[in-house]
Amino acid sequence: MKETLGAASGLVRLTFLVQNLYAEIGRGCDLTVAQAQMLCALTEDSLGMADLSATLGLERSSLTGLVDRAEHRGLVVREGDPSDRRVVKVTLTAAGADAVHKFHDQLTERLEKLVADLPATERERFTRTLGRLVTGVPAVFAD
Amino acid sequence: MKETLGAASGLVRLTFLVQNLYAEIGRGCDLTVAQAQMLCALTEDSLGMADLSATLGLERSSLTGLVDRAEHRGLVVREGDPSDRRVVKVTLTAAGADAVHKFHDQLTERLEKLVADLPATERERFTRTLGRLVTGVPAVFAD
DNA sequence: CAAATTACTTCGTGCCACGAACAATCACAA
DNA sequence: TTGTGATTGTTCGTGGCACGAAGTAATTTG
Repeated sequence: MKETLGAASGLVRLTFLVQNLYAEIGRGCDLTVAQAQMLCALTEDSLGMADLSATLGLERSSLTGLVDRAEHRGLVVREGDPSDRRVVKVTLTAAGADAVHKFHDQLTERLEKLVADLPATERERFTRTLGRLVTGVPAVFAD
Repeated sequence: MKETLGAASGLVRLTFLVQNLYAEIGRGCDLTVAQAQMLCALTEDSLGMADLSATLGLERSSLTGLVDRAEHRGLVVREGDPSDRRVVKVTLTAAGADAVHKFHDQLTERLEKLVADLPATERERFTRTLGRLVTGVPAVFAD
């Protein structure tokens, strides 16, 4: 019968799968999901709290605690911005960069492995479509 | 330029996108993400706590509270299983079935809309590959 | 029948996210 | 220059989520 799953169902299940992988690898790196997400968003550049909260889709008040805990663990530091003394820039520490690098590598490997079984053409098509679907999604994870 | 995103990055961003949609629609139905997930898992059949925790990938101790709160909101009821008096079966109430139905429909609509812009062939291929990737993922969302 | 197993709960801990209310700073107009 | 209004970040209170360790009850196994 080879019942074909609908697109919605497939998307939700894929999300479920990736989310669990994300959490599992995070645990291995001693990072919560929220922390890993935040660190990933900071790999490119330091960001102010407002930009960071917009990127992550969180309220600013939620972010304060998240950064507090990450700072307390030495993953991140807060720095004042001389050009605008209201803003607090959040920057990865060496330890934070290290942790997120490890996390990123492991997650990438597992995800590549997930699609590795697909025939080359199918995989390429899939990846291309994927890219098309996520245009506009903030850079919560870079290559 | 048309920089092509890697598969891993695409998967993470797609997950991020779907997760946010999930949360947004959940909020509209007055459901948290965890609650919506649980109710979806129960649409097919009642499940015992152990089965449910396995399906959702949660510790049983986590599930107790989740069911507590859902039961308190009248979305779900606990029933004893006469054939094994240890097990507690969790079943949707009418209100719970209603809520999850609404949630499911809205989410499905939004997700279908997400892929609706793709050319027919590409969409079909994508959906098929999706189905291939999620074989073995528990039925956290059905068609 | 005793021991091991299974199903579920309780308890304590920590994390996460929200909204409302607040202080500091900045931008701009009168 | 001095308001006035917007923006930035924080605090506080509330509720929800998830875990592991420890405990109880029922079932299975030897």
